[in-house]
Amino acid sequence: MLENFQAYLKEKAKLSEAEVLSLTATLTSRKFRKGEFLLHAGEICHYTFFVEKGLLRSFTTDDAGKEHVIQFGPENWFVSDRSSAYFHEASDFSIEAVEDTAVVLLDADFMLRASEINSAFTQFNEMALQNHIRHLQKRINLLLSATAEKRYLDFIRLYPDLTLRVPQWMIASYLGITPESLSRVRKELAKNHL
Amino acid sequence: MLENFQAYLKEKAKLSEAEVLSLTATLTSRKFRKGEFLLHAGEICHYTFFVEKGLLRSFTTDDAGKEHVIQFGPENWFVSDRSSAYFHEASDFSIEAVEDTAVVLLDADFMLRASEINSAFTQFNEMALQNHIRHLQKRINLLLSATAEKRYLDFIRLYPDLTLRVPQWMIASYLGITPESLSRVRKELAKNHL
DNA sequence: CGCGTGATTGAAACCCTTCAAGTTTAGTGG
DNA sequence: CCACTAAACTTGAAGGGTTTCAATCACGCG
Repeated sequence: MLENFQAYLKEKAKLSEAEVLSLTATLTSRKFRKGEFLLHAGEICHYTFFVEKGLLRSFTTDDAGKEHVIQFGPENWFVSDRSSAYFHEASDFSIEAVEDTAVVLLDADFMLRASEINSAFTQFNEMALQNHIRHLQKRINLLLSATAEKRYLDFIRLYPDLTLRVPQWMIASYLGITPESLSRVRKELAKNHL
Repeated sequence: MLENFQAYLKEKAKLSEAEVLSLTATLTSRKFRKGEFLLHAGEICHYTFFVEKGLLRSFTTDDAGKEHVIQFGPENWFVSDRSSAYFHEASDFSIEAVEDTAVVLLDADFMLRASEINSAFTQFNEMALQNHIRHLQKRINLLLSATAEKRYLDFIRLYPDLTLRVPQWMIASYLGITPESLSRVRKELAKNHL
């Protein structure tokens, strides 16, 4: 249940076979059924979840009880509330399995050991953070400037596979619109060409 | 013209007086007049700007020519297009001086030297990235869930000083609404209590 | 098969934008 | 220091996009 993660470490973090094996020897993996929660808002997030198989989503719940999807995490993605894990604060997010999902649990200790074993891992970690920032920045820009239709088109361009695996109301929630609006946007798009 | 930055390094990155002096010996600082650009969208961002005095803003310009403020940078803040600087890509942002501003120019070499001199700086840098992520995440959440009024109240709570130094239309741009809308929001707030 | 969840559709309401005009403020040169 | 101008802010009316609420349809799963 670690195959993807081990392959990921070798390829992206440039670790050797031996380094990967020693690092991941003590890691635990877990399975969650569709609909199960990996983290509830208000708890402290102790882990970063690496998705071996399946699909996660993280989301917030506002005062009115409405959910807002922050991130989808398909295979080979990390899902976590970074702020909660790093600063040991109560999490704003909840994390839920959208499909039956197998994850690898990475704790703070893992990050430490990884950095000690190979300094390339520190570089890798910084790059991951920089990438995350770039991604969030792009999303803010979209939310500030684009209509619902543009945001949707951007979504299906970026995550074509997710468009099929994720219920439409979750995509609407990610885009910051209602399911009804997304339905109408799709109707318009279908009418006009594709 | 480095006083604030040197004090910042000592306090936040936990560097010694000697480390600070040797690190900052070769740094250059520059002054920009109100309205001057430090970076134009499309260029590669070679520097992180530390604001010694004054006020910067970074913003994008959309297809319709509309500006969207990404960040304000008052004294003791860093302003940069992190993605452009880190990945050597063309910047999506422009950076402009909102007031007459004095900045310290930090390049990639500075970061390297800082990490070599004191490993605490690497920790500091990671914390800065994590903080940035937390901040962006909060903003996305606001954009997804809050009305214009809530977003404005959040802004004046977070940046009470900026509310006075920044023209209203820039705040509107930061909030993702038109200047007219912000004017009406303020009118409503004034009518109802404060 | 039936129930529940997700998707669609319609009508009304709402929030925000757009456009246009008017007012205030701030900066500049005489 | 005043006069002039440009920029910023306000206000109104009309319009657009999205939400809300409600009803209906489609479908998968127990």
